[in-house]
Amino acid sequence: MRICEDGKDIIIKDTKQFDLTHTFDCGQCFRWNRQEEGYFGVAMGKALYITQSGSDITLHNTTLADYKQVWEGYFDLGRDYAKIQYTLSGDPVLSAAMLHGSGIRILAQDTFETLISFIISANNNIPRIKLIVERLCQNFGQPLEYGEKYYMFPTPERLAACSLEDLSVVKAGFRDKYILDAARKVVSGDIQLEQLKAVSFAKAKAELMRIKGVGEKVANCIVLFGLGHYSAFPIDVWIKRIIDHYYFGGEDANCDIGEFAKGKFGDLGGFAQQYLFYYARENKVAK
DNA sequence: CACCAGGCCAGCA
DNA sequence: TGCTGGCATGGT
Repeated sequence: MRICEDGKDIIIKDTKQFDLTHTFDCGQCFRWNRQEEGYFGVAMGKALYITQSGSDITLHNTTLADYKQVWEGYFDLGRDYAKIQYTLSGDPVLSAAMLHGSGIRILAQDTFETLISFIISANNNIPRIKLIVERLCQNFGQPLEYGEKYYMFPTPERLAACSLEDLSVVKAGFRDKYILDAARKVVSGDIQLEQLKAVSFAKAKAELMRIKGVGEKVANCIVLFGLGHYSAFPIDVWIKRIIDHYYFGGEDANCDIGEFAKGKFGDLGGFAQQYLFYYARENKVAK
């Protein structure tokens, strides 16, 4: 892998295990959308159009400084995914899932955005989660000029200043009060998000679960996608289905699936979970 | 008209 | 501690 500057573009040549489609469509993020030949998104306060041609990835209209400061970390380019895949390939189910989702990278997303996005995800479907997140940004996020006008994800301060009535425009349903509780706990310092990167996986999860609307599953998503705790293994309906289907002959696993995953995947649980989730959804594993 | 969607909370044994 | 109904909204 090597970095080249080409006018206003940054080209990452000869990337390994990096596929934009699988990375953006595996369900971990909500603000990247297919546009023309590539994907357009707003993340970490910046807009980006990104394309892929074979193993070359082009970040359009950006700078080397932004690449180093933002995108290299965001796309997890310092990690050896070949090594992860090799370790997980001892499991035949994971082997199939990794073949299908080759090139998935776990994005290092903004913690607050991840917190609010996965609160919205509860008992919801992905297209509508994306709509609600966009409405949050358009109504309360700072505008960003990139050809047209786009919007950053709102700050904790801006959301904490909202009333339930203010928030009603995003149509988050019963989750609106949870969004406010989260924003207010962050602004007051009751929950210190940045510090949760340095504490243990269990401690970070326990802290997040003090927020209304953050239960076991949502907390696991936040620590995995927004805090870099890669041993987290979020269990949702799709993971439950695929574990039952492939490891328990289609019967109810009838055990703690979290413990089961911990024993099987160890501290690579988060990576395993993303491959399995994507595999289950794309193959529409039956209930 | 039901039922479902990356679940969670409150109330109850 | 473990279970269940209800929950806002929009799509099928």
